[in-house]
Amino acid sequence: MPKHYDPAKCQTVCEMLSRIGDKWSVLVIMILGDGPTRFSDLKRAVVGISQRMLTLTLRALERDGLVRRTVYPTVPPRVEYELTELGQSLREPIQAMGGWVFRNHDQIKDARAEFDARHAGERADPKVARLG
Amino acid sequence: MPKHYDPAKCQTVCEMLSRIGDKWSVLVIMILGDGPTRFSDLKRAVVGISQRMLTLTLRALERDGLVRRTVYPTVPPRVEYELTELGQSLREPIQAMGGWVFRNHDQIKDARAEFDARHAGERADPKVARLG
DNA sequence: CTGTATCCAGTTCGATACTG
DNA sequence: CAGTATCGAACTGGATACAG
Repeated sequence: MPKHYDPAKCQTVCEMLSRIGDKWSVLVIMILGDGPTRFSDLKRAVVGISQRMLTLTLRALERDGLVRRTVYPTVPPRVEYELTELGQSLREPIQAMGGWVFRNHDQIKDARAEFDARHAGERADPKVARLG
Repeated sequence: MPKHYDPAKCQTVCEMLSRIGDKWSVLVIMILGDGPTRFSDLKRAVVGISQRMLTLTLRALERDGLVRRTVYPTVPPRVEYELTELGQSLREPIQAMGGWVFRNHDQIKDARAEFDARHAGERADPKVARLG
């Protein structure tokens, strides 16, 4: 039986998917695809993100070599973030995944609805159900 | 300034990346790419997974319409899992991402090493550091 | 402006025991 | 064989306060 996958490689892909599959990384990468952006502009663009999470997200991307951080020693301080070439190249597979998601989003939603319908009721919360 | 991204769409992609970016989904999908597989065979193939996590992973994939679950009413019970067409089609963008990861894995590792080296020491644990 | 530090709630996941 | 139930540790992310 031929194997079309390599477990170790899949684990590596999993790790990367988890890394950029966190709550904000993809959005930040796509925003930075438009060009260098200041911290405060990113904060405004990524609606709903906390200062802490933006910092953590950018640090993680920087650590992976996807984002370059440039500090201009002015006062007040000015820090710009931009995609490295590596970061730019990551946009391709991200958009491949994005294309798939949008081509199939309806089908996924339908599948979920049907699954939930089929399993409704048979797993009611025991703390609430069967009161009478 | 032209925007090359749509925040709402990025969020949707994020969600899907998180979904399949969990600890086991990609590996399970790739294994199922070889054909229908029984629960116990999956358990053996996915080295290190717990019974609980295999069940949860398969349920989530089934709910998204990526995996079909077939129960043969024999004794002892026999349950087979296989990719749906939707699940098969997901292998493409996954492999696109996988290709990117392997083309750039060395570069990522180097970036991390360099980042960690540059930031080493300057964040030593205050509870331990500077004892003398 | 650009962060860091602290605290806390919610989620994820592994270990283990039990069931039809 | 193919699950489900329960528990606890570790991780994630938000709110808030503080700092260079």
